[in-house]
Amino acid sequence: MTTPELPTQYTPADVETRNYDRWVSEGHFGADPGSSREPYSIVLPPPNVTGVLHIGHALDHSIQDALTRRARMQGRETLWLPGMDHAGIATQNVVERELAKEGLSRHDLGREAFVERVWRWKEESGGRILGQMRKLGDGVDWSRERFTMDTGLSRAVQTIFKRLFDDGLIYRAERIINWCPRCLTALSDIEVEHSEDEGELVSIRYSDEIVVATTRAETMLGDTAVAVHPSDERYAHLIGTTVELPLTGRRIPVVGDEHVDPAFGTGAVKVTPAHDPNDFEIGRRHSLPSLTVMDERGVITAHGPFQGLDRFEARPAVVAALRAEGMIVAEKRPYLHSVGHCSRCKTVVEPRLSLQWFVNVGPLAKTAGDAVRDGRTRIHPPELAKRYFDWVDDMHDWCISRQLWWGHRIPVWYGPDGEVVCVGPDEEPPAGYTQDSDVLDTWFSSALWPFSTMGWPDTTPELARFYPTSVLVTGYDILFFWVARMMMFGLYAMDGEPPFRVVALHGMVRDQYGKKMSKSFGNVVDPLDWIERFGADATRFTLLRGANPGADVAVSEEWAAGSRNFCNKIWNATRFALMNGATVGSLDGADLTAADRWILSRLQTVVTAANEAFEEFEFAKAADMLYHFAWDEVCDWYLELAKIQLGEGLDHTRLVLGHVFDALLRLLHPLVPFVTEELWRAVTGGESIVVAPWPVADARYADAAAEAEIGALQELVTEVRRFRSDQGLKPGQKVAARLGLVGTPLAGQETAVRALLRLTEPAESFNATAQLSVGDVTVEIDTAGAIDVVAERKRLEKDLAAARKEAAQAAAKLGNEQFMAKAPDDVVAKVRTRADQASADIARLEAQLAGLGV
RNA sequence: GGGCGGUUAGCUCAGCGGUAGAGCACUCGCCUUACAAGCGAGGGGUCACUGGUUCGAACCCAGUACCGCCCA
Repeated sequence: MTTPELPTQYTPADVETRNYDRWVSEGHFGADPGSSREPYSIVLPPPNVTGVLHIGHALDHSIQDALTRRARMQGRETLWLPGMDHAGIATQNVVERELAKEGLSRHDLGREAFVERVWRWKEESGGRILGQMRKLGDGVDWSRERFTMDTGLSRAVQTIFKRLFDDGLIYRAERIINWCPRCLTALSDIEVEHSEDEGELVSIRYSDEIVVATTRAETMLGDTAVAVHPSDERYAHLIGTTVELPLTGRRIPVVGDEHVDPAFGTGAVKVTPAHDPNDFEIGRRHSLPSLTVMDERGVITAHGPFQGLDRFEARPAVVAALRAEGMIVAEKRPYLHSVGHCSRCKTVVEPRLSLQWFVNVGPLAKTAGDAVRDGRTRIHPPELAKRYFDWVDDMHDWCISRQLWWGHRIPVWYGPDGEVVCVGPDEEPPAGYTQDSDVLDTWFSSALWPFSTMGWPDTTPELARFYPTSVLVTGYDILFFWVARMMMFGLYAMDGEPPFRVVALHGMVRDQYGKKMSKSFGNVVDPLDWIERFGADATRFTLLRGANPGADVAVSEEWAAGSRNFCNKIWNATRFALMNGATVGSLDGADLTAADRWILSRLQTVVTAANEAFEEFEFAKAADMLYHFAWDEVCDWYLELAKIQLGEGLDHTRLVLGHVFDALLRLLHPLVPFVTEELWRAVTGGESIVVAPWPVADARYADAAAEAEIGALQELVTEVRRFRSDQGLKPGQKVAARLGLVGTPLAGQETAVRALLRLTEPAESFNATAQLSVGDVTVEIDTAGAIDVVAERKRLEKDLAAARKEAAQAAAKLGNEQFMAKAPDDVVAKVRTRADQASADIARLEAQLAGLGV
């Protein structure tokens, strides 16, 4: 084998794109439903078509890539299916903004032309994230890329809508919904973000005896009652009477309602059924009229002086008018309270009474909860399952209609005489009927993702092979809504088969101080920036190394640099192995040294431990373990020992190097795919590590004796190095020493000890100026001059103090009758050993100190 | 208001009943022919607090304080 010319530094840019393109063109990521291999499948949580790759995606994708790469190496037929959702509101907003620059609104174009324009935008500018995924190294099956607005997926949407409709699980009703006065559409509960905002709390006198408090004073224009608790003694006598609503002159009734909290505020509440969900319920219970006083833009429509004012202008105006009439009892300002905002544009959401379509989630949510309760789907880590149950067991009906143009149009048609017909995918609406103008919530189609992407409603080989998917990987922050919805629809559509066997949750990516990343803080990390500066592997490794199940991941530039250093370390270590002729071949019959047997033993232990970590989604653990094995054991010790062996002409060392690096690179590949591919091909001459077999622990290599021997060697070397360092001996400086290795476990390691410690053979003039002992081994050193007595004394005294403390602790335990009686034998034996060791150390150190003189 | 989680080295986090760990940061010495994106050595912690269980607690239990997240 020719010695490859590898540069002394790993340059990610030189290998990433080249290898990725080859992986794709060689078809390594393609999944074959006809294969007889055991399947492993993941659907990518579809990013938004308007989105770009952020650090949270990078974490989510790195995990999925690690899982699928390992599964593929394990010989499983692996599908990782990519795609995007159409992001109704966000996409429509983007295109509307574009139109606005041309001085146009979507109404100028008309619905059909507008939708066409959105499609054009999607083709030209949408899905930037897909290109960015390639940079990260995502091993997805691009031939199966899907989009929620595709023909096939749209057919799935229409199919399930029809089924739900026919089953009575979809209905249309006039309800209070979350309304965005800017996007001009209904929102579901999960599209509303709550924050603690400063507002005002105004107490208004409605009569001599009744004062109500509100943060939305302008809604009083639409009040149709005052409610009190029926058993509230203060107000009981007023129930059934009426009061005059200030500013309007309207008389409204006082009603008794169980849901009023008598302890909150004055115990009396104003009731605005058309503008508040709780009031709506009160209104229903008491047959109150609903008075809408605002239009869809949040402008007051109620006749009178406030008509035409925006809700936020009307609020102070109403308060001022009330104050002028002496109706204001108290004003608290600022008043912190929870305010809902549109998750897309941050506009304050207005509860609004309107006619919308809903999914009756009751029965669906029940099955979604049961699937986790009975173990068909496992939530990992398990402590997060409670959150899932909390959500699923108390879910409100889901408002699915949106007053948008971009999306799946509701397949319901209305006849001239009020007929309502739901039209299935292959059906024609009756002539003369008109279609509902609303579209469906984007989540409605995303909820079908695990099976619509595989061809549902048709019976396809993909569904047969890859559904249910093996695992869903996503952040705990969307567990309760997106996951729950996929569970509901998957169970419904797929005869009780849940969409995933496991839901593996990760946390959110935070900065190095554990702070949430946000633009206003200026602490946002752009993964593409990191990929460019540190490499995709380093970016991924940084994220995975912090990824403990369900926990947030803190990252910083320093850590990314550390990961880059690690990649570089692997690069150079492999480069060294190659320069020394590392070869992959059979080790049978090789005359392995203790060092060889040690690293092979450690390797098989690490394979087992890494597998356990991967199985439990313990990416941080797997990454950390491999990092330390690679750096501390392979690089720091084995390579140094291998240098010595090679110097001695032990040619089999090349086979051990080949064996170890072949396995190590394969173990690391799911975490750092690019650098490992480049190096593995060089080491093995193989086609691609992507399809190389996953390492299997080989118990034949378990070798406790070798581990003990090399462990003792490490201990001795470290101790002597410490002495050298304390004595100010330069690392490269050769020093004469006499080794007492005979009869110790290190009897065969003299060459290694001398080489690692730069200890030369004692000459005739040898004059030991210091003596060290580690275990049974003694090392006499001639420092060629007076040793630094102060430094040596300090070193010995420190060790002595530690030994004395150790001895005292052990003695205390051994002198404790209760301990001796109740502690298990192995623990007692361990303490006894410690005590013996400590007293031996004390004796030795005291003698050495005495020998130092004063 | 309800629920969940956290509090371990300067920072971020492992450890979850038997001698306190890692990465980064820090100190000292080194261009020792794979790597200065490196090598060697080192310093640094009453494991939030108070009680309890136990021969033994960072770890189990109870309470307190503070922080974070979700829901209302």
